[in-house]
Amino acid sequence: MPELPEVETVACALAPALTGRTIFKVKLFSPALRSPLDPLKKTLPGRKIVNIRRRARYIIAGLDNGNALVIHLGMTGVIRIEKPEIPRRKHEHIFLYLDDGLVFRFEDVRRFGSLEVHPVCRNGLPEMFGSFGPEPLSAAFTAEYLFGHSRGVRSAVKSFLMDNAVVAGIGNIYAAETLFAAGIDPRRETETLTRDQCRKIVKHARRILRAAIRAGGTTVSDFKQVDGSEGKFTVFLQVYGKKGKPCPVCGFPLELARIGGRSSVFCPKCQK
DNA sequence: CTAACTCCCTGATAGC
DNA sequence: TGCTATCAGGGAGTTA
Repeated sequence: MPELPEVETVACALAPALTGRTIFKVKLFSPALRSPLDPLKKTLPGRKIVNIRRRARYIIAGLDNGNALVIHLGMTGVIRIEKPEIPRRKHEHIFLYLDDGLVFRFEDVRRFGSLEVHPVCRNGLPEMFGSFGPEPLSAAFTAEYLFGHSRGVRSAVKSFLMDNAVVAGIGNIYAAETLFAAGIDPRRETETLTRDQCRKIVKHARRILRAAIRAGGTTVSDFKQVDGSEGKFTVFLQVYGKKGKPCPVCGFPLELARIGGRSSVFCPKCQK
């Protein structure tokens, strides 16, 4: 499933393929994903894509009229830039025809993805991103920031790290991996974190996210890069999806807990 | 205000 | 073999 490194990988691949392109036709094969697709038939034709950015797990294609196409890959979203002659795959929901003869094609088996057009603010981003916390790889994501926001929060630290309003774009995989590396139990009450533990979380989150971006993301079942290849970070995962396997540090069997409705694998010996 | 829950969707897998 | 139940999960929405 795509998280920050996967979305970053896709956005970087899309930038050269889409920047400067004009969308001249929109073809729908489904009425809606998470939200209706029909409005795109009115808002996209004739628009030129001026830039491609990423914020949290969203891809933002800036348009030449002060709007932006905001794309979320959901759980199973795959974007391809291909020739129109290639037959439509079963779960391809929308084609955007480009002025260079290629087609932006969006496939999404579970339909948790979304494509919406929104006006942008002065910072070039739609208003919805105003409530988001800092990017984890930005200078604003510091131990002091995390510690400050953790005071008075009684929910589990894993849910805290996965909250876009706290820090943008960390999902289930990287929250689990970060907390394992930091030696912190994912069920731990957020307000009990020390400054030093916040420092460890920030350090390891940044290290792991950077490594995952270098590897082209993590492929767990569905994720594909724009060129169709799989992410190579999968082999570096320490705990995600490894319930019952020995802890890579101490050998004790990894355990599974459900936190905020999400499965969370951790080592009960190494994470306190 | 926070926190906990529910729902959306389909395919893979387990169990009978 | 074929059925049903369960699980995966981001984010929006609802409830307490």
